[in-house]
Amino acid sequence: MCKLKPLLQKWLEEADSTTGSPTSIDKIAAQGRKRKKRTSIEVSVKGALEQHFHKQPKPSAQEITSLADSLQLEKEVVRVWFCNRRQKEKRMTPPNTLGGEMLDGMGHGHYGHDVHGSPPLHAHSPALSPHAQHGQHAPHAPHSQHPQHGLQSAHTLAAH
DNA sequence: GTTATGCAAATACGA
DNA sequence: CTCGTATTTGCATAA
Repeated sequence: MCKLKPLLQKWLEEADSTTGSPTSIDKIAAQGRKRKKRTSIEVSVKGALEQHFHKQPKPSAQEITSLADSLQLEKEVVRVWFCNRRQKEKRMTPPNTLGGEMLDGMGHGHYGHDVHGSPPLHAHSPALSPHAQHGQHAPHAPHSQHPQHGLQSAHTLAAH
């Protein structure tokens, strides 16, 4: 409903790449250049970035360059990462009353009786692509987005 | 199999 | 031209 067009856009982007396909796509393809592939940042890198973020939510270009070099990432990527981190915070902090805390009391419960418990145990195999990105070049590692809490696969490229 | 939803990167725009 | 923010876009997962 909102962001749904995984396929529709796909052809638009890659359609003309392979073939001229002059009969269709022209307006959209003409204006927008190809986007970069989504760079997946490794979990460890994210952690490092996070730490720096706490120290300096707004590092200067020099710091970013330094950090980027240390982590072996592109300067742009690091810059963007910080930007997104700030946005995320903004989205979570302001709505104090509505987003942060709405659970308090609630201690009852017990849940069920299940004696075992290992419900949240997913046996995934993130080590490899869950579903190929659509068969085509693999610049980086697409991979698992984030199941919602920890657990992220891991990898990132080491190119360069 | 589809659609819907969320998060996160990349892009576009403005300062 | 660089930097910051807003918006779009991409992909992974849930329903």
